[in-house]
Amino acid sequence: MGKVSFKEQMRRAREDAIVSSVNRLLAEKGFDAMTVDEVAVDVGIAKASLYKHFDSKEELAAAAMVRVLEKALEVIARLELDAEASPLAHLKAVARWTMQVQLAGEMPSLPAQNSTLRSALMTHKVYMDRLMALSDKLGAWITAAQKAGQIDPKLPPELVLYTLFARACDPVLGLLKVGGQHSDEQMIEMLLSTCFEGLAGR
Amino acid sequence: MGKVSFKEQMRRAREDAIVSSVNRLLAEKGFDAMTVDEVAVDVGIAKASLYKHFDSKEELAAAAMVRVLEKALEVIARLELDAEASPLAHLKAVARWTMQVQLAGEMPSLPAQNSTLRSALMTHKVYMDRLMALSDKLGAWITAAQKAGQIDPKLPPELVLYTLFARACDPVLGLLKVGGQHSDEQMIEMLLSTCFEGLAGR
DNA sequence: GTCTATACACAGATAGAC
DNA sequence: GTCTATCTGTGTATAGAC
Repeated sequence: MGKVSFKEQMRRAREDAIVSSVNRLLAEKGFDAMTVDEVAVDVGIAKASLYKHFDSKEELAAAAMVRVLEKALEVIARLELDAEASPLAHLKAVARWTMQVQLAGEMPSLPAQNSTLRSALMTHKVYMDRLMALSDKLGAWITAAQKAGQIDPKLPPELVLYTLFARACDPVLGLLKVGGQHSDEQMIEMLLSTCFEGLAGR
Repeated sequence: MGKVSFKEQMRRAREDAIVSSVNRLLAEKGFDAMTVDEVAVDVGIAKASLYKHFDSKEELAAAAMVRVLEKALEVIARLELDAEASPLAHLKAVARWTMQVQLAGEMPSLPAQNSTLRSALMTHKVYMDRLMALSDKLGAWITAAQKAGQIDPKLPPELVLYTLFARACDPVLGLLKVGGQHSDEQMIEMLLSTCFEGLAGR
């Protein structure tokens, strides 16, 4: 705790800039298509310098994923302060936030298919820790919402959790955006509707 | 249409075997992670022989995508014979089929993010033709279902179309499967429910 | 058209000077 | 820690014999 040296502050700022670049490139092209050279150029430092901060490309990606998860946990922490809102309202607010991040081009897509990244993340302590924390928070809201009948009680809670994660990197938003027919807010409201109320509506 | 020579039959069988391997590998690892060497080994021929059939890795992937689209069109053609069923029932049947293909490990994931494959597909005449045909068929059912109030009329038809395409490669199914808690049929029914009736149920 | 062998490019990672 | 220069592996694609 307490103070950090000036050098340490500089190091953190540099690493933050790196993670920001990685985050954006990851959102734009995905892990496989992203190259470490690109990251270096984007950050404005030499590739070798990158490797002084992060041991591998997988570590770079993991750092970006961890940052997104921590931002999500911050969003949740803020929502928890509002004891008035229902669990369902909380879940919708989180989903809305993930879509905003996606529209901003800052949502690194999850490694759905088997890849070197996936196995690297599964053994990444910090990443798994944040992922579990996030799952616990959301899981509590999900079961509460099911008890209140706001979420279909017949659905397994994991299914609801997975669905929310999947909507955070749903390609539908990107497809709608290139169409250019709707405002960001309209698109988000429509996707929230299809996610929670379904295509059939009510 | 006349006979085809024996040689031509052999060529088609060989190409079909290639496309099958590509299709499975594409579903398993995605375009970037799949290597042409793997395909060659899987088919059991030399890599150079592959290139006698297909000019590039992108062409390989396109052939697999085209075949999936054509299978989907066949499914639709069969459904069209049943004039009794509602447009919504037809749409659900197509969605159910895509999920079955996915569970069988035979659904090549769409190139959501910008990649060399995406631009290659956009200029691939046959692929685009089949994609348009499929979109037209589904689009007709979608607007009919909206007119009948079976699909929310407030949703733009493209949104419904994109959502159905996206559910065909939704990672949720894969996540549920590794959980191993449910049968294939149960998982499909649950996903259909969340897709059409939403997480909130009714 | 199938094979073996190879060209070519590029990406991840490192060496070593400053 | 930052840089330039380089190593090394690997993946796409091709040459050329059969």
